[in-house]
Amino acid sequence: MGWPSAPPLSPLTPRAEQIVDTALHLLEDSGPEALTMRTLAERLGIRAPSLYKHLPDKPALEAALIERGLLAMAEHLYAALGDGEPPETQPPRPLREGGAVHRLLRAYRAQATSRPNLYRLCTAGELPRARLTPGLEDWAGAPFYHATGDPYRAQALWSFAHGMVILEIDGRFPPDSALDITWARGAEVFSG
Amino acid sequence: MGWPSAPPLSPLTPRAEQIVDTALHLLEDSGPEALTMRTLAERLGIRAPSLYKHLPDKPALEAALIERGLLAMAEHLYAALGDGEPPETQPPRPLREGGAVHRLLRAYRAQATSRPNLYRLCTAGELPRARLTPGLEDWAGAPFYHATGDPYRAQALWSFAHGMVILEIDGRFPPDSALDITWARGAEVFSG
DNA sequence: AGTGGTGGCTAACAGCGTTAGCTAAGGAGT
DNA sequence: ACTCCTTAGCTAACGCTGTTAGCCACCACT
Repeated sequence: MGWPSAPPLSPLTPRAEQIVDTALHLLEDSGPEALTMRTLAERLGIRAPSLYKHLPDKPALEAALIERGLLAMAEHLYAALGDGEPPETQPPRPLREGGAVHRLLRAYRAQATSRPNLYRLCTAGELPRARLTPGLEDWAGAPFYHATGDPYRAQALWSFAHGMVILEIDGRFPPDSALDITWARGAEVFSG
Repeated sequence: MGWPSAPPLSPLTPRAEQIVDTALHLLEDSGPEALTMRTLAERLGIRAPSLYKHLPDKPALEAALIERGLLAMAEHLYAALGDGEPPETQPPRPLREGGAVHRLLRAYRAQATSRPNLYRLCTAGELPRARLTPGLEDWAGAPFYHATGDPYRAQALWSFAHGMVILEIDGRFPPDSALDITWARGAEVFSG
């Protein structure tokens, strides 16, 4: 019963975990340009080189942040699809699952905009796959498949959702845009 | 007759134009991390500080690149919609203009993937609106409105297209994805 | 009583964007 | 022809970034 559970994240030492946590707050509070080894260390009360006793380099720190971002997003999406809902019991699913698409999109938007800097970090540029927990990426993408029942529609829906979110976060839409309506149009279109 | 013409880009001195041109090639050939004031200067046979005689700073250089990217993309999109086609003669347009959506998406994808680094630069992060030619952004976005006839569908379609392109460029889809099919699904969905 | 690992530290390096200040070349004006 | 100003290059340097080397104090274990 229920959705597949997340693959366990690559384990970190308690101190490393604490560093990643602080980095998470630093990123969300002060933006990506503030996520600097020196200011991160300062917020921890130590000097920058000491960070390298716990993490190999900055990309490793970012990978850890990305893992946490993907995990949080996916958990949010699975919850939105319904907590105890069966994943594979309806084989190809007869489409027309309008409600699921709406709920999925609402959850995606809410989670992304609640931590925009983390979302941007998770999705900007090439994914450091080699540094990520195997299976995490697939597991985090699966809700889109469960909501559409078709891999192509799932990818298309994900693209729409990501495009909307990143353009909204980056302020690329005209300032007076009624984005709620645009989201609703997209949901309708993909529910048909 | 025909589409509205592009607003004229902010004029640059011939030498600045040459620098921007070189930067364009450097970016596309060697990626964004190679677009450095020092290596750009080196490719021009001068030293980095000399660049500041022609451009105020690096964001100004990037803004000039973005202007060129937006211009090229928009011209490509207008061409795909049909060269002499009237823009405003069909008022709200009765939807169901399937062919236009397909052509628009094909052109968008082709242009973006033909210069992926420029596309990324044009769309990553917040747009430096203050540095851009006024009207350019609206003009470049109008083809989506012309293809859908509705501002909300236009924004949704743009989001889908941008999401697809940026995820494709960044290699975020599983490596064996049949993206042609996903694009086609999206086009169908937005043509209905 | 050592002894090794852990987790701090300072000093330093290379590369980044950028500024200050100097200088050689070229054109304009008297 | 001589001066003068602008143009467009230069070197040196600053503050920032990530990162490495090497040193030292502490703490657990034998």
